Amino acid sequence: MSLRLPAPARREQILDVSVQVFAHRGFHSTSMNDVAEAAGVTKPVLYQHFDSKQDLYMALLEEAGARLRNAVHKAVSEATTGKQQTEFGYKAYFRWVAQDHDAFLLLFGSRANRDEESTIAIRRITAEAAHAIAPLIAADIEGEHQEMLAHGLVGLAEGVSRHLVEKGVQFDPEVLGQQIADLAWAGLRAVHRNG
Amino acid sequence: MSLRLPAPARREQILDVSVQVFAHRGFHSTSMNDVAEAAGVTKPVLYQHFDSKQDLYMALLEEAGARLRNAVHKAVSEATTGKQQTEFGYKAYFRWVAQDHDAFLLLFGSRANRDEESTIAIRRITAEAAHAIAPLIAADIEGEHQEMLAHGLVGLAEGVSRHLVEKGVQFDPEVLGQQIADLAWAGLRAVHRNG
DNA sequence: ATAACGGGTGACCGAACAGTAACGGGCCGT
DNA sequence: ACGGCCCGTTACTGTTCGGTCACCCGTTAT
Repeated sequence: MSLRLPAPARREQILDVSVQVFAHRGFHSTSMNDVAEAAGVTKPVLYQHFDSKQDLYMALLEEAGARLRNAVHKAVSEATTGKQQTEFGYKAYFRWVAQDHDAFLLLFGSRANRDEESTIAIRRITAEAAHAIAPLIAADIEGEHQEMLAHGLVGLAEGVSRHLVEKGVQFDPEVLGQQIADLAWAGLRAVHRNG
Repeated sequence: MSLRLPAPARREQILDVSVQVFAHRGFHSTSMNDVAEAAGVTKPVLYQHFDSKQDLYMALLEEAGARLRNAVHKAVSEATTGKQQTEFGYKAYFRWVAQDHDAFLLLFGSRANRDEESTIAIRRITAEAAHAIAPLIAADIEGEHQEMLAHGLVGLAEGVSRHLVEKGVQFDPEVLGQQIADLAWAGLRAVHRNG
């Protein structure tokens, strides 16, 4: 049934549809039949494009993670001072969240169910984000400690975003990014002085 | 087999054991047989104490959430100034994390798999924590905005803790709490001035 | 016309696993 | 000594779901 599509287009469509389904219902609560139905096809079609449920899921995580990474990386690289890097970074992050709701929920939403493999993937994405932030933290704080604070700052953005997205609140990523960047920057300087 | 226990003791033991196994392997990756085996008992015994797997899991979440709530609430109520409340609150939070590793992972770890019901429970716990923090934020910021920043500050603690716990790093909750409280407090004042 | 190809389907398999029914055996009070 | 009580076990059922097999049909090329 349902409109024959050329293979690459079908593959794209499956990715689009399944990111929505997985984001809202979680990995384990979503069966391959659910995905297939949402895509308007039957199960075997999915297996023509992906080796397994896990494989499909990992492809989604990978794509979403890459988009996040690129957005933040590009934004940060356009800044000069540390303070500006913080601003640009957070703004890019919230811009990503705002325009890619489902990807955010998939990676960081409350429903994000995780087995061994996807846990590692998501930890890697978080760790990369933190690692990108770490240099912004005063150099006189030692490495492991820097890394720790960086994870905190990532969690800060995550907490805010999860609240807003799951509550369905609209927001301006520029304004929000500015505020959270201010918070982070001022906060870091305080830790620096006392640490 | 295996040493007959009076019902209440067995119930406690099951709770103790299952919080560990769920925390480390997640909800869906842990079968009731796994839990039973870890408790040195067989499956039907579990069902003498809990109606379902879901029921057992919810009991664990409830207990862990209550301990967290009480710890933070008590600590905050012993403080006088806002700044001190922030300090005491974060210190209590990290103290809880330090001495109740498994409970933290259960609620906030990467492996915390969640279906509809547990998602709601955990959101409620997070929201309560945020709600307790919200009043600390400058009163001239309006309500919804306060709530949002509060969720950010909760995420901050969560991000730091997850990093440390999952990496197996030891930490002093007093020192860490002081630092994160400094960060949060100084950060909030900055948002306040610019907001 | 017809063969070949590629996208799609219906029906099925096997394993994992939540939950249950029926039964066993030590320890108590009498 | 014995009957009931409580904690436990063995063995099973039913279902859900990931994954596959065999087949179908419209389109294009010869």
